[in-house]
Amino acid sequence: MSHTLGIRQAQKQKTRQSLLDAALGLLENQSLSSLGLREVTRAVGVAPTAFYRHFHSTADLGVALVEEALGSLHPVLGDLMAAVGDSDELIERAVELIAGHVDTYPAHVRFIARERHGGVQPVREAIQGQLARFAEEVRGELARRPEGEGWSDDDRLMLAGLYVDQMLVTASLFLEALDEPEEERARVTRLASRRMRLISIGCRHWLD
Amino acid sequence: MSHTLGIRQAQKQKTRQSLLDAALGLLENQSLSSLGLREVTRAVGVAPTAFYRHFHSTADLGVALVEEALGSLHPVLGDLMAAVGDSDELIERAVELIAGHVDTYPAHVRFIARERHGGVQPVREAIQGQLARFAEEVRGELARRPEGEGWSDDDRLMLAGLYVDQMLVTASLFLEALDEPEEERARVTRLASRRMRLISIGCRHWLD
DNA sequence: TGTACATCAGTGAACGCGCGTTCACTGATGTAC
DNA sequence: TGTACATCAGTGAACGCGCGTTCACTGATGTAC
Repeated sequence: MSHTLGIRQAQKQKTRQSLLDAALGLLENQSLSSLGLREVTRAVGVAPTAFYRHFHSTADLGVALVEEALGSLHPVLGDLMAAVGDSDELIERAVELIAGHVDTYPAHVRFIARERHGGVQPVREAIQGQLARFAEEVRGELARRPEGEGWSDDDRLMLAGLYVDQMLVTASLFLEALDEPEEERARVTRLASRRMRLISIGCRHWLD
Repeated sequence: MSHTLGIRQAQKQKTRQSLLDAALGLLENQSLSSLGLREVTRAVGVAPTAFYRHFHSTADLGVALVEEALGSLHPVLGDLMAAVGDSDELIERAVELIAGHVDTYPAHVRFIARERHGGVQPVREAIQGQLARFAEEVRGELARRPEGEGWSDDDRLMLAGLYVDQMLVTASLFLEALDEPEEERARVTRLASRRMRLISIGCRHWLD
């Protein structure tokens, strides 16, 4: 028995991934609630019925896209927060990380921003669940840092949620600036950094 | 010549408003990009073709809904910021105002949250435009307040944007808690207040 | 290694249905005299 | 005030089209012996 998939399984995975990729592409100009199953299979070049071998519905596919878009970010976020000490440096790094992520995965970011409050309940719930996990992880990191000394766990979660929301807002800003000239993107970078800095100043004086 | 509309104009307005109301109701469980013209007219009880007497398309109707949802909020926001002096009191009032607004107009708030990053470009742009106006107005109020003394206009706009985004996040939180018990809603109120307070603490020390 | 059977990812025809849009229309309202 | 004509919000039939889902199928891959 080998650890590699059989030919059949491998081909199935490939088709499934093609469906996910095609859907993500089609979602650039519409919401998931208007995405048609036939649209997706047409883009891939398979029969409409093939869709059912992989997903119950487009909502089901959407949940898989949430996992693809956010699942791999947990270690990235952990590394970021664990890495450096100085908070201004952390902010600069975080903003750069977000800008780079939006450049590399614009369609994934757009999907999350769009469907976070979108019309498809299971997808909304999957996103909220992942964001809650991010907030928990940030809270854990905050507990490990000197700045968090003396904070209640509840206040740490409040701050973690604020940071997570701010990261999404920042990602959105970069998304809107994707096709703009470098000058505009630099403006967004400075804006996002100042917003984060203002929040971190608030932290420093929270216990005053 | 009278200032009242003729019978024909009045009836037309009434039908138009019915279309807007019906659309808003249908948008509770879907996004604008999947809203059908026939769906809306069926809900109102008019022929599908009647739709065209009022809107070019559902996207056009969406832009009208943006105006309905956000247009009337400008004076409310101005009154709020002009009214009181103490910043903790202002925060409490703002959170209460948002909670009340979400209670009274849940469908409007959901629509804005959903379509802000939704799949229909003209609607997205209309929302961004209104939010930019809000941010400008908040900046103007900030310039008139003692706390804003010594701030650059650019920093004031940064803070104004942060506040506007935070108001939307807060509205979203209340929306998710709409059907929850009072206890949960109170938790959201406290959470939102602490977030705002943290930001306002950041403001106080921004120029340190 | 070879054979016989089982599995199952993807096919293609068919279905009933609701969609957006067109068009010529109706009849109440508005206007000119 | 009354009449004759214009306007135009809403109608209803018709169209072609793409949708989601069903079903029996095919043929390559997998498995048991």
